[in-house]
Amino acid sequence: MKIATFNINGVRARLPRILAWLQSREPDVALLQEIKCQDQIFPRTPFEDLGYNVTTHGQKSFNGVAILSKFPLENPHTGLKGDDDDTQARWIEAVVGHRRAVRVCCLYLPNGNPAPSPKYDYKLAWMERLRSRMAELLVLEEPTVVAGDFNVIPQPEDAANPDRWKDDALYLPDTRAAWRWLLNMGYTDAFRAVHPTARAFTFWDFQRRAWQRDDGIRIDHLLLTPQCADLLQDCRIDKDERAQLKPSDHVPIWIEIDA
DNA sequence: ATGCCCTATGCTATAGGA
Repeated sequence: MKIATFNINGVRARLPRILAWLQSREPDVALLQEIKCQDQIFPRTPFEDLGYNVTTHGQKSFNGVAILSKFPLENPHTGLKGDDDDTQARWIEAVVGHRRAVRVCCLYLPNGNPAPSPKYDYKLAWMERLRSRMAELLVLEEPTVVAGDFNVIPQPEDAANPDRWKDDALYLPDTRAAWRWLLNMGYTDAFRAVHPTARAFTFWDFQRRAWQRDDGIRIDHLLLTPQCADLLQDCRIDKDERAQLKPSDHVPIWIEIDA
C-alpha cells in the first residue's frame, strides 16, 4: 500500500496538478493539507473519477485537510480533542480497509510564527493535544500512519540553511522538543528510517528564488506506530513536482508498506 | 542578495503562509 502526504496549498488552484500527480504516481491513499475550501465546494468528482473515496474537513479560505483512498474509508473522524474552542480544520483520520487495515491520520500543524506570540502558544498547545491523541493511538497496537505538514524542521540537516531558521517557529527548541517527544513515545520518522543521512527537503518558499537555490526544508513527515514501521518498505519524496507548472510550495512524500 | 511569491476573499487591498 502506497500512502502519500501532500500540502497542496489550495485544492481549486492546484486541481490539474494534483490530478496529474495522482495519475502518474498512483498512491493508494493521499493525505492532503491546505485544501483552503469548505467541504461543500471541495471538487470531489474529479477524484472519484480516478477511483478514490473522498473524505474532507475544510473551512473557508484557510487550512483544511482531506483523505483520498482507493480502498474503503471506515469511521472517518475530524478534529483533535482537547480544545472545544478550536475551529481550525487541521485533523482528519480514518481506517483504510484492506488486506491489513491501516489507520491514517492527516494533519496540518499550525505554523506558529511569529514567535513568541499567541500563534506560537497555539502551535505548542496543538502539539500537546497531538501528543495525547498519538499516545492513545499507540495503545491500540495497530498499523497507524500520522502524516502531514508538521511545520517542524526536526534537525539541522533538515534545512539547507539552518542558521536562517534559528528564531523561527518551525525550528525553535520548544518546537523540536515537542517533535522529539513523539519519536520518544515510539513513533518512527519514516523518511529517516529509510534514509538515515540523506539531505532532502519537502518545501521550498515561493519567495527569494528558494527552489532555484535549493533553499529548502523538510517539514512534511510520516510518523509510524511500531506495528506500521514493521511493514515499511520504502519512503520517497516526489521532488520533481516542485519544478512543474503552477506547483505547490510543498511536494508529496510517500511510503510503501506491506499492507 | 532582507533576492517580495502565491492563494483566497462580496476583492483593485489585505490576511496568512513558512
